Amino acid sequence: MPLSKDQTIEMAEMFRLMGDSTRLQILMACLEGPVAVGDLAEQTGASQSLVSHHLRLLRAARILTAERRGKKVYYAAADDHIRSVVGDMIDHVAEPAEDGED
Amino acid sequence: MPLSKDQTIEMAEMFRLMGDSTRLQILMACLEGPVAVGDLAEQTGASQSLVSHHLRLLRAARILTAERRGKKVYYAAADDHIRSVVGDMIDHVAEPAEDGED
DNA sequence: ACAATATATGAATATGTGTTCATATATTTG
DNA sequence: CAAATATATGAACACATATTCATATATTGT
Repeated sequence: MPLSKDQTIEMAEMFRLMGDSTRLQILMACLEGPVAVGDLAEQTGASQSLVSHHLRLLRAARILTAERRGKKVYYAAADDHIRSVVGDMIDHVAEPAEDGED
Repeated sequence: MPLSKDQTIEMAEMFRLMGDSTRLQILMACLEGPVAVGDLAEQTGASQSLVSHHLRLLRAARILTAERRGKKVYYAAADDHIRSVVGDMIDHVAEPAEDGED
């Protein structure tokens, strides 16, 4: 087995966190650069409270990093692996359906 | 917005499906080549019924493809995007913790 | 047709979780 | 300090879902 049990669980937890559309919208909004919480709420259409709850989870899992500047807190993608994961999935979803399925 | 709302939801659903450790184990076992259901149950330690339930979801989401050969049914990763997504996440998890976090 | 093996399915349940609402904390400005 | 803005947190709930158990379906061999 190339991966430990704990690592597999850790992976699953990260995927699970990306597996909510609100959270994924937040994550994708943070891919290109730091975004403030209020802007995330506006962009996603979710309440400030909900966004904050989700941000806490994403931050705890080290998917996002937080940085305070004055009153605002800016969140950004933690690293390039996260960006790659999301990027590959975008490619997958954007790809037209293939023949011979089912 | 580079991605439609529906596509974002579709992405989230795929991530959610990868976000269960049993399902992720199943998926990872299928990355390198077709594996029969019984072997997946044995490898993951999950019951045959549970594996079958999960396979149905993974197959419905086109994350895995199924092929019957005699009595056995073999499941394999749908395409290279799936493999890349998982691979990037493996890299992320395998990477040592970075400084300056929290 | 029958037995044996392999996989799929349906119901039931216990647990997890996304969301809302109210409220608390932090930061800047008057 | 007080007011205003920005973010975080806790409780409560409605809903989703992972798992188990029993059973059904499919395939091959006798």
